[in-house]
Amino acid sequence: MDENKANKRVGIKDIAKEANTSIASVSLVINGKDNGKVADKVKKRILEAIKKLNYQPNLNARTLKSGDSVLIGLIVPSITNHFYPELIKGIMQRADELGYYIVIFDSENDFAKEEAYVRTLRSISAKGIIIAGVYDDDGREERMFHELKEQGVPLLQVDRFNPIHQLPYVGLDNYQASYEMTKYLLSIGHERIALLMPQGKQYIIEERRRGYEKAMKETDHDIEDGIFYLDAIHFSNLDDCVKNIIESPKRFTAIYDANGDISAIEVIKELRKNDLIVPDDIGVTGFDDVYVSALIKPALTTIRQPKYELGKNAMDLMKQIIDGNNTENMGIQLKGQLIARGSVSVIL
Amino acid sequence: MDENKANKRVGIKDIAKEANTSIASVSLVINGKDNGKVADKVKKRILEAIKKLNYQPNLNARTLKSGDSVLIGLIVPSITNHFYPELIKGIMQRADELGYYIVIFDSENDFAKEEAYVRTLRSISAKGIIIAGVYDDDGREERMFHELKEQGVPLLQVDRFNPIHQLPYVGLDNYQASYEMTKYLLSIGHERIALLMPQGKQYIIEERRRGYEKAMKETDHDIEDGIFYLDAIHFSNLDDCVKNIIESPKRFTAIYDANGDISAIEVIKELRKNDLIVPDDIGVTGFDDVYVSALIKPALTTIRQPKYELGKNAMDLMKQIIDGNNTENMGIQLKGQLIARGSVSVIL
DNA sequence: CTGAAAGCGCTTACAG
DNA sequence: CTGAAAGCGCTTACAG
Repeated sequence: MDENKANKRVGIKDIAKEANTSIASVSLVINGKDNGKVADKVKKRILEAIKKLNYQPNLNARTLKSGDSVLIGLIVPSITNHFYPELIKGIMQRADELGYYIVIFDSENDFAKEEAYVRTLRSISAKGIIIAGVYDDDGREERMFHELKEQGVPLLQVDRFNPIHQLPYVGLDNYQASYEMTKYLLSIGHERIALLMPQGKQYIIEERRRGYEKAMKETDHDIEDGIFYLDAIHFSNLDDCVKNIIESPKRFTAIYDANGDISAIEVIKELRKNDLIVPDDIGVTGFDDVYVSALIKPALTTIRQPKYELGKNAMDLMKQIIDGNNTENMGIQLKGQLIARGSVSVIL
Repeated sequence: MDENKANKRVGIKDIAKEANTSIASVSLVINGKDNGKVADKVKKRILEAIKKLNYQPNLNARTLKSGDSVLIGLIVPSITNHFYPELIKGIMQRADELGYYIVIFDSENDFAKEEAYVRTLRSISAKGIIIAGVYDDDGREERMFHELKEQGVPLLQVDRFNPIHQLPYVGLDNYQASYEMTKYLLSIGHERIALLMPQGKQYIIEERRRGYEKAMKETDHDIEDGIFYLDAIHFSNLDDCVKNIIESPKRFTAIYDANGDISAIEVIKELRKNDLIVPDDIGVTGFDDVYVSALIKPALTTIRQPKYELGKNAMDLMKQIIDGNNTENMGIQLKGQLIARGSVSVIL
């Protein structure tokens, strides 16, 4: 079976022969590096030959020789997380415009996989790596990031960033968004607000906690025993969290799930199992604003993340890094938007 | 700025020097092609050197020389379509196990883009291409597919297939699934069922129509004027479609939206705008079973597509094609599963 | 302005 | 069993 063997592809050599010139001139023309270096007549012949023979450059050869690749690596923790496809689309579309293409990986929130994929990306000489990191407490990820930086690999954190890494990033202003959500809940009369957080020590999650605390404290509200920690990946302790919240002597009137909308929807389901009605008995708000959030009953009050914009900005910044512009300590934080819907009611 | 310049990477040459042997032996060991050709002692030294110097093979060089790439191209019509992320995950996970990685593209249902991406994939010598094609009426896509086949590029259709292309594919048994959906509706008392279809001439959609017609005809039900065509991408004429259905003298009791669940949800919204209650006044069923389908009220009755399995099977078949096994006319059709929920009620 | 030549890091016959 | 050498398709100084 040699059916899979590609017909001999036309190369720069064939173009040179067809156009009756040297391969050097052909290369120059292809790469637009002929500023008067190639005679117009010759250039025209080359262009015609390229069209005639339907020439496609061999990018492996180009990358091997010049070190320049058109491939950008993208590692996300879970492509089926409703948050990512739109962000990925933003990255892809901008990448396409800039002449780059995306090699995509799903780390499944597993650092070992993330690390292996980074290695793969180095093997294919990817021009840069964009990472939405795993939950990581023990500093291995940070060490890997810095190793990459030292090796001169353009690296960018997206969504899951931490400024402490001293690496460029694109993400949300989680502090501000969370502050606004909490202020909103307070403004419609909720005084005892439970904050549900993913377990682990992600910076962006800590920022959400800080925003909540700021809003609560500056209005003299008690936050003691108000924070609950959820297994954000498998929701394995979600029933316990909900139980602890509804049985708390604090008598919470609202749950702000900083873990995201899908998580908030699961919380609503669990509340129903406990015969509690949302929003009448207790309010629930989320984070992200995914497609389903507006469709469920009651529709979910949440923070909208500009997912597509996040992706677009990420690729733009990656381009800056690749071009060697000074991106030292450069971080972009986009604003979230409060979307008030029906999952939390107004208390007099 | 030469910060982006990678430190000189360690190559096969460095390993040879470190292990005090030739680069040929190193290459043999790396590729597992040393069957007693390399002395155990030497092999051990090579392995140690690889570990010590943290060697990563340059896959561009390997691909250039041997023609073997680890990259598989994947082109989907819309990554934000709720159907695809899980399918992509299936492909990615299986690819990873097989030592391949995915370069992903979103054609945005635009054939010109699809074609450009195929060209890019050829440029990077991708080992194979998996495509969920665009809606395409004029045969350009089919022509491109055959050109690729002639050129010996491993090619596979996923989800959006058409057996007429004589190309391997992995998709759903749409005929059977649609037949079952229609039979189900008939079995619970619906006699006048409107079929909502995407415009265009996709094979898989035609199959859904065939399944519907078979079920209707074999139970002597009228299908005249029962089919409505929707702009499946932008839903631009969805209001008209719904209007035509509810104002039809046929007095339909159910709408089977073969365009998918997201479309069916939009139909439900539109019915509500017309003060019609689902399922009491009219039933609605969908296709795909995405995450949101179970969450809305009423929960959507639909056909579950095994998305992850579709992806996994696709990558498995791609591997067969790459390996040069006989895949002539090989198509895999997985079964859909009827999921009865509350969006259509039982009629006596 | 053009052409011959080196070399990117590999793989793979081939000679010893 | 090992090593020297050609060559994959490019890019890029460099000589003319």
